[in-house]
Amino acid sequence: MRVTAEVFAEHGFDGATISAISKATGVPTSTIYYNFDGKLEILAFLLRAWLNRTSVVVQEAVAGADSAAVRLARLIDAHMYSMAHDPSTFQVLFAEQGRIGRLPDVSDAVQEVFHRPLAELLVQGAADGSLKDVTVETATSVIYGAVTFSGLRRIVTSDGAVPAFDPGLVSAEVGEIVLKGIVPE
Amino acid sequence: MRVTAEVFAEHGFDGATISAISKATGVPTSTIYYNFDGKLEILAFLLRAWLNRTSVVVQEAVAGADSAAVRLARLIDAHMYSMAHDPSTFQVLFAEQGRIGRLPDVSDAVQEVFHRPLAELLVQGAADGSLKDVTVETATSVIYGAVTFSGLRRIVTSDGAVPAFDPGLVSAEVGEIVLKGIVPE
Amino acid sequence: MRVTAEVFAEHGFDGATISAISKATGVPTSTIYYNFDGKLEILAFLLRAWLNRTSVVVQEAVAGADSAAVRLARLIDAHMYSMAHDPSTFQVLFAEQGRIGRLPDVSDAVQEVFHRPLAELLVQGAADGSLKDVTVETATSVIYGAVTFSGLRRIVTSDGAVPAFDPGLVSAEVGEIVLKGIVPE
Amino acid sequence: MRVTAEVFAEHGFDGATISAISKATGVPTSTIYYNFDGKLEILAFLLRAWLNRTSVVVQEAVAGADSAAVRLARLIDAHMYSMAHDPSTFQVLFAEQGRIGRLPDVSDAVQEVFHRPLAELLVQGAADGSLKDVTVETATSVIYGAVTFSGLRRIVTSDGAVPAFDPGLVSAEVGEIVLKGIVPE
DNA sequence: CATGAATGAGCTTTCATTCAT
DNA sequence: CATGAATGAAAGCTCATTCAT
Repeated sequence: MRVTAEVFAEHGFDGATISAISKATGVPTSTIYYNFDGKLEILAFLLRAWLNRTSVVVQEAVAGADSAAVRLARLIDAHMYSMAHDPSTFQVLFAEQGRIGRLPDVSDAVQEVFHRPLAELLVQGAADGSLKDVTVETATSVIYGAVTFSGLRRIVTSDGAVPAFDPGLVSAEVGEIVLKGIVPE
Repeated sequence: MRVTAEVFAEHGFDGATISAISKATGVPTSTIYYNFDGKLEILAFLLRAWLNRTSVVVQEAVAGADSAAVRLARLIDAHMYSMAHDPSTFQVLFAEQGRIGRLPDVSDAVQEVFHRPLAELLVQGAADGSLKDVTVETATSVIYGAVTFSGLRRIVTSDGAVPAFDPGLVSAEVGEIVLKGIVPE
Repeated sequence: MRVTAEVFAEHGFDGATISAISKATGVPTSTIYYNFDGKLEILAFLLRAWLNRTSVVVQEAVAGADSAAVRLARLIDAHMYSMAHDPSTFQVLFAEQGRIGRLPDVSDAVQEVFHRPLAELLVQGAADGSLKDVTVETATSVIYGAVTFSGLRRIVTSDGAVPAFDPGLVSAEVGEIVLKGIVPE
Repeated sequence: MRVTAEVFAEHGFDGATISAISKATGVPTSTIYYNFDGKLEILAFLLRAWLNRTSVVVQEAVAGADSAAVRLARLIDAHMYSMAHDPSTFQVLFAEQGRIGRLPDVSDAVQEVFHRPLAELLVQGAADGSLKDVTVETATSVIYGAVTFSGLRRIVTSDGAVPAFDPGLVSAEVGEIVLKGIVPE
């Protein structure tokens, strides 16, 4: 149901009418309602699936015996990769943050997938000396924001085009800045 | 018309009905339509006003003879201050990026207010040696994303509470990370 | 809004679609919704108006210094007259008893208009000797049922025909039976 | 299929969805449609069965060599007993009179079971002198209305409660009033 | 200049009914 | 013989917008 994600991404949750989804997918609205308990559940289903897939990738990235700094770079790469892989769904996840607050399980999954691994890495980095001892909350926002935004801009810009963008390249640049800053030593 | 911004921020553009705005402001819907050419124009008016105000603050921040790095720190502070000062409008600006694309003047103003000053500073920093010679597009996204997200999270978290958050404190932390990174030298 | 009552009477509450009412009255559905807070409120409005009108007639009938038996005959006549005068609304009142239970003010008005005057008359009749000392609850049901049914059958039978039926004639016959029974003395 | 009658009684014909019946009975909707030719046929089946059962009871009541007055008292008792015995189905029969008009066989059966025996008894009573020579049509309505209403009120009031009400007691009271009136001799 | 009243268009959702298996 | 899956049709309701006053 990738095209459903696209409809949501293009029009937003409210703007995405069921009949638009119906037209885009070829599935009658009544069949949609036969399978989902309302519009919100369609959104929830989409996001849950994406979060499950992403969770796996992220967990692989942060695992291992490497220093926290190295694993942080891998995490950034995993984020970027997930965004690039299914841009529409990520856009929706991002745009509908308000509504997601009212879907406890999705909300929890977002914490689990994005914020907790980042926070843990920051704590571990302070312990193993590979990262500075920064305010975790701020640093989490900074990194998540930096990655998300860099990716999002590429996604929106490359509006449906096939190659979209190379997540590896972008994440390398983002990682470089986040880890080492932009002031020369 | 701050309460209008709040209605838009709370419900999103589609979710914010004219009659909700009417109820919140006490102005009858027909009077709203007497003053604005449709719902989209209300949004545009709101954003234009905010962007005008913000434009001034930003221009002051990037002016002066200091090094690009110093002025970048000031720019970050100015962004954060603007967000904190009128959180609802910023939320709307942020959430309705898609729709704003179809309002050329607002879209241009966003470029002018946020992205151009940032990009210029990066170029100047590479020239005066106070900043590394990074890919401008990526760095712009990274910085804008880092600042925006850090602020946004505080705004959403402090949901209407009086003190909201101290923009100076947060922007200092964000600036530190963005400029110097989180890996110890 | 007599034609609205007719639509309700003919199709029942559920069967009477808003668009049928719209078509029958020439008022667009959105205008109906501008004036009423939903389908149930339309019904409630109709019934309230009818009950108000009927209340006056009934109160006149039971007033006066005559014996309870005489006033009971007048009450029966008043009931019958009210039914004949606006048959559609009475049919609706009758058919939608279940739903009316959930409209407390209408429900109370029905008690007030129909059942209380009857019960009072029965008690007074036992006191002044003009009526037997029967179980009030049963007698109330019997009389109300007898009158209602006799009228309703005529209404339904004379389905829209102009003369409908002569309420005075029918109520006289009904009164005769209820008061004196059908067994010869 | 008593629970089906309950669903119809509780929600009315339109309000009773097939899926509600399905849920209440445990029979899948498609199986219901395999056995019945549509929703109306389910109703018809229910009512036919009830009318068949009631027909027997009524015929026993009016048979015999007793005077018409005595047999009328027995008929009233039989009506009341039938109502009390399967209150839900009677409620449906009563509430859906309009729709039943469009089911000729059910409509005829109602005439046969309720109105014809009553009318015959009234004629016979006039002949054997045990009943007054009243207008048959009115008297039929009065008696049917009195019995039905007295029973219905108890049914609705005793909303699912186990003992419901004692039909013999109520029918005795109703019979007393109908036969001898409420004015003392 | 301001607004109460009105409405066309369209949305989410439900439901009786069908049909391949 | 029975049913899970599917759907066409339509219902109640909302909302941006207009306009006579």
